[in-house]
Amino acid sequence: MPDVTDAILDTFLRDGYDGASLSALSAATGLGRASLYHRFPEGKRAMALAALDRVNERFGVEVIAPLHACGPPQERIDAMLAGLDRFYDGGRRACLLERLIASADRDAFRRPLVATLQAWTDALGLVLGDAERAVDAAAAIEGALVVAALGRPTVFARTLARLSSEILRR
Amino acid sequence: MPDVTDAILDTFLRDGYDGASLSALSAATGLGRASLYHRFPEGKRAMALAALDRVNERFGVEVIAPLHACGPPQERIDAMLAGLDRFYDGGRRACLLERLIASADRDAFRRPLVATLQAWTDALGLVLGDAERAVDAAAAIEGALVVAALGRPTVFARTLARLSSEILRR
DNA sequence: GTCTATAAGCAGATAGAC
DNA sequence: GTCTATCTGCTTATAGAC
Repeated sequence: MPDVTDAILDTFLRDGYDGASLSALSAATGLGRASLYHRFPEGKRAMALAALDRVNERFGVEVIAPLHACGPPQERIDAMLAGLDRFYDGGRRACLLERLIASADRDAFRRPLVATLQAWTDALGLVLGDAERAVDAAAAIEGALVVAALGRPTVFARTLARLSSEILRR
Repeated sequence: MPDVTDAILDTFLRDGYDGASLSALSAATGLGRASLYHRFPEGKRAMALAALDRVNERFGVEVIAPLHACGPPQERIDAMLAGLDRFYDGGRRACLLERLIASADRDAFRRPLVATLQAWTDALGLVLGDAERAVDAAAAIEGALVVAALGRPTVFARTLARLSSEILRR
């Protein structure tokens, strides 16, 4: 039995925020709609924020923590890239940030989404000694996910490989 | 009075496919919901496909045509990048491909979306002599749009500049 | 804590007057 | 070709039994 928040997250990733109905969330979690409201009295928006919390936890462990580890920069970068490959399942898994920032309710999510992105780019910028290059790397990953979904799955692995060989080069 | 299809396109860009209600499309176009169905008897999906046709026209003129022009590769690339800057309004405008591929109805849109991406990467790949690099460049643009929407507007101009200086380098 | 039942409203879509 | 009015079904959300 998969965790309720994970099932909610998967549903938002698949259908988007506006496209994910309470019925779909209910089916994915195995809980009745009313039970979902028992767990998330603030409704659908709170479910999305809980999914984002879950993303933050996992992303922190898989992607950000390796950046704070010991070892030379190239090693930490490669550990981050390996974490990204796992986190996004080789480019087959969508990004919740994209799904929520593209929703009609984006204003309700903007602050936490910006904070999530910033946590990543701050940690990466520290390793690179360059904040802009960290933002650019995040953009490269996000774009690879979009284009992978548009029928070009190999772009994701290629992007990881290119970041590994070029992100520390001046 | 802006064109009806342009108003529909803007609404899908702002709210996403699932987030754009017929009421919102009606308000944006100034037409009643029934009038929208007179123009698009196949309903909301047909409105999105008409918006995509409009994107294809404009993108063809602004971005793809410069790639087929005469002149050295660097000149053609820079003309394409200038077209992208106009087309996406310096990164402030969203991409319809992202909005439609992220919808719960993505399967209905997949073919035309893949075709739109391919038209671009084919033309760019011809100039570069490398299909994969063309796909990677498209990913860079898409990612810059996502991250720009996440509160980092300068990433778009930086991405255009980087593509200009590096896309032809081996 | 999950359920059935239901509320109130909006969704996409249609009929038919003008 | 646009309108008012309407249909059906699904939406988010709630009440209250168990």
